[in-house]
Amino acid sequence: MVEDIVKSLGFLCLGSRLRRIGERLQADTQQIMEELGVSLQAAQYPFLAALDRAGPLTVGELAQAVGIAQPGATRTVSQLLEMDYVDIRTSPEDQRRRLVSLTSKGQELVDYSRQSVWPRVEQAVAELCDDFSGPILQHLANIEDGLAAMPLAKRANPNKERKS
Amino acid sequence: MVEDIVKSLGFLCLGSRLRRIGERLQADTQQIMEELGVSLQAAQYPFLAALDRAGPLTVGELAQAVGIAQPGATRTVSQLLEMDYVDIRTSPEDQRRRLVSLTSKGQELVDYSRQSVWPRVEQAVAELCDDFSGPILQHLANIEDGLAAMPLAKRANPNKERKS
DNA sequence: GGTTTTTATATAACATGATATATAACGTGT
DNA sequence: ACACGTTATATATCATGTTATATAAAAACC
Repeated sequence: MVEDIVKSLGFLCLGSRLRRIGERLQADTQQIMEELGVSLQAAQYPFLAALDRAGPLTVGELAQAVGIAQPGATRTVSQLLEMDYVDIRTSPEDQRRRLVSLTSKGQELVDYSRQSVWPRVEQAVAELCDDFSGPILQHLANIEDGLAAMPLAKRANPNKERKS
Repeated sequence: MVEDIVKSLGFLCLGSRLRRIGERLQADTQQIMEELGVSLQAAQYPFLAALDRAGPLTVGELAQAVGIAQPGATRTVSQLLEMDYVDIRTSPEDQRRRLVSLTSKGQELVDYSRQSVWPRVEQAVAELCDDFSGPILQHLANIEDGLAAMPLAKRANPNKERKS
């Protein structure tokens, strides 16, 4: 058996590690979804949830809402459009904006998911995390807030005041 | 300003969230590396570290060591070979195995990195994480151990004993 | 009011993970 | 010893993120 170097290196490889854990969680979530008959990628769920919660949103607002870059949102929206879960119309006041909203099929999927899928996933993840004491979500929030306040590159820089 | 739905959904979107945090960390690490003149992708570092620590390794052992699937290891090894950081030779006892080892250029990069790059990255990440009390690494270890012991799909399943 | 800058979205190319499958070498069982 | 199963690696394709850049609409500025 070979040593897990990413684990051994600890903080040095935290990025790789979070990423691989996240991929694992998404893949497992995907499996739960398939077992419950939802034909959707796990990464597309947050888009539907955001639309359900916040009404019609533009592509850019969706990108913000799910926390990814705009081109990723454009792509996912196209896929959801293709699958007929969302509807797109150009904003009348500003023809650059494209307003994305749930179709009735999309709303049905959300309703079903909220009832049958999400509680199960949430419970499973919570069970996975809750065994141990400290609140991991607080940790992650702190990490994200910390990154927003000062990127690693700045933290790594000896003279922290002025940077490129 | 739009609500961060992934953050709001908490455990439900933990996968997406870890992934995006990991990507952010990797990107920031990449920037630190560039500032220090290292022409390497952040994700390739664990491979060099593993080789440095555990001597020549096969492709499969490397995949295990860095915690990814074998095709990913094959690709990264090819890239490192291209950049002349590693050397590959077929194992004499078993011609299926390909033994990967650091070249002198690779070893130099590791030595330089251990001295100048890794401590900085590690310190930056540790500073990012250490402000708050609980040990996040323990959390992540628990998450990974927990996933290994029982995948989410099983945890989500009402009758947990027997599953597909 | 026409030119320039900004903003919103789309597209292209890449990074890095995954799975599924092909191929070739090894080992085994009759 | 040969057929067959196993194992190690490679290849193909996909998922999902990124950055850089193109395009078109809106806003701002003489």
